[in-house]
Amino acid sequence: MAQKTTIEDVARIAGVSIATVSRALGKPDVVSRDTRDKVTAAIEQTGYTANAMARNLRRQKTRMIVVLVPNIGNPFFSEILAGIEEVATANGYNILIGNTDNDPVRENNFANFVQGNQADGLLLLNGRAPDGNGRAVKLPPLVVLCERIPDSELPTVRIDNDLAAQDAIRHLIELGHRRIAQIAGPPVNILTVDRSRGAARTLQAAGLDADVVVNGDFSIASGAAAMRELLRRTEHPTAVFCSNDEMAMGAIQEIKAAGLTVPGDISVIGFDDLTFAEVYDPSLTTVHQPRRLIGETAMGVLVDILAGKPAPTEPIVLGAELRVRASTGPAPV
Amino acid sequence: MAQKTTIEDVARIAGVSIATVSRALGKPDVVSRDTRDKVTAAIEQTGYTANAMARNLRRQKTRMIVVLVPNIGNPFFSEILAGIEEVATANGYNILIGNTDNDPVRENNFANFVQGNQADGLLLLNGRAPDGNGRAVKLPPLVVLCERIPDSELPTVRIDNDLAAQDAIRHLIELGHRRIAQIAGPPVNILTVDRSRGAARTLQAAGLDADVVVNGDFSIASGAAAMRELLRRTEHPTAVFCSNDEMAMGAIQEIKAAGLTVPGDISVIGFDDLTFAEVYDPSLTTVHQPRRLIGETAMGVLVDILAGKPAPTEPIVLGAELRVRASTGPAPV
DNA sequence: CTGAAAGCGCTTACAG
DNA sequence: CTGAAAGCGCTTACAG
Repeated sequence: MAQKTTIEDVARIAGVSIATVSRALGKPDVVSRDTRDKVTAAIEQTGYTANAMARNLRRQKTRMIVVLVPNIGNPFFSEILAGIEEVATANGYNILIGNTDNDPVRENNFANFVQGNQADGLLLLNGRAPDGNGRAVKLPPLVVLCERIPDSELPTVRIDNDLAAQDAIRHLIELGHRRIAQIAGPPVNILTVDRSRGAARTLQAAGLDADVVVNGDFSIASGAAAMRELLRRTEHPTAVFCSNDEMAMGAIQEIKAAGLTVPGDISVIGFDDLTFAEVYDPSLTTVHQPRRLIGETAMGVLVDILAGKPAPTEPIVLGAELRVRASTGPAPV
Repeated sequence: MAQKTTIEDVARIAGVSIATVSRALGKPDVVSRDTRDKVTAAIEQTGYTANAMARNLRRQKTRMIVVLVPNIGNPFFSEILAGIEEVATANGYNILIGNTDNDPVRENNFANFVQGNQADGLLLLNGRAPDGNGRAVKLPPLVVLCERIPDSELPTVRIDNDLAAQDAIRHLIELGHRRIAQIAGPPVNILTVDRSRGAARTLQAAGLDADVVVNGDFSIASGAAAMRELLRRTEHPTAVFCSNDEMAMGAIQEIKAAGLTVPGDISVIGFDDLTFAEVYDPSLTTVHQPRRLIGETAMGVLVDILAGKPAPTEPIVLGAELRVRASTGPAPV
């Protein structure tokens, strides 16, 4: 790679000091028209671009945001990321995406980016605040998305999972279902805990059995496996509430494989409203999460915090709504 | 935020020079055991993390890679990104994802990151090399993924789209289909050009009409619209080759809506093999792109280039294979 | 094995 | 309006 042009080169060619070049770039109105033209010409000639590292080191900030995602291969995150990215760019920030695989070590490595002044703030999609690998850490400016970190007061943007689950169950009850099962996520997952709690409460309020729960791991395959287990029971449920869309698709696959129909024999509800939920066959009744908006909002909050505004003390709860489509129908008689 | 700990603080507490602290961190074996312990203790006490910007400025590199993606909301990219990320991390690089929305201005902004020494290299998923907004640029170390940039010799990792399309069409012909249509992408898109060319050539070789092509924009909706148009013709095709999975799903949706069946009346082939292709109903026959491998390979090539090895002069072509599933079947009699 | 010093490429008070 | 100089926090020859 050819030697990079520095501010020094530009200054020499323009016949001015480096301070003047810097000013011509940063606050042009402070520089005389004549000088400015010389500098512009020199920049043009050399193709100079300021070294951002040097600038940042001097300015003590980076305009960079680290986004921690447990699994970037999961389509649930991509639209949230797009929302984050949009607001970030609009405010002159760039985003750095860190794939953590739920590995605390990797999470801390990325968080160190912020500690190491490589980034100004953190966006957490992984449901866990960095703990400094056991070493004490002062948390950098951050916002938590989607997840809820218990016993913390970190700024948070999310939906009300409990409430959304209640809506879903109510929909099934209104359709006449009495035997309603759940395919939930891993029991340690706070999202699933909230969703199951909301579902259970609504079932109990209606005098129905709330204990038919099989746990999966959010994957399509685990949804299928869970459904298989439910079908083994002599009196299988007539409706299933799944903690995400992938598991719902796996469940539907399995129901069809068993020679039953959706929603004729069994109704299925998902959660998230992925892009593919609507084109699935049957198109999936599911809880719509405003994913893009979640990303936009969270990034907006972080921008405010970085601008010195006080962080919101209450979680920002965005609306989620049940999208009724073709995978749910009246309970079979 | 409290004042950050610097190397100076650590040095003072440990009672050594900053040079020694730096060495204790970077090449511990050069430092005496005794001194090393003192430094370690001071670091422990202060929670010191080196300022990466200062280090990078000094070292003149960043260990950061910029990945340009046209649309991060598209699930096609997420698995490629996961592959990139994995190899990057394994080699001590971090990745910065830039969402370009196919906007050349944004592409150049991100590319400037590399010019501005904020990143060491570039990974291009957007099918276009930065042009410096008209200003001359010397391209940074980069690798092109999936796409093919005509008239350039940039290092490239991709599949053979032409060949893959041939396989797909051959599969349909073997099933007895004679009226085979294409739902292609935007005519300017090089991917679609290659795929259409391969398809057309195979059709012609079999003495079939290769001119039944409707263009979409890779979205589900455009696939549906294209299919609607094909169905309007009195003699609609018995098989459709789509340039990606989303359009294939849109097409299938439309076929079902018209009261026809897949593959009973019309067979449909997609391209890419997204995660959801397999659970779609009918599960989609499609061309499998080894997306994770593409990401891993490209990042590997970039690591080599950054390590000073010569860039590959020939494109690296990875195998794509037709996954025959339930959306294709014998031509109706 | 260790320290003093130069220098990475900028920005920004401070003088003039 | 402009320049000389300090300094951001490191790393790394160079001496000792």
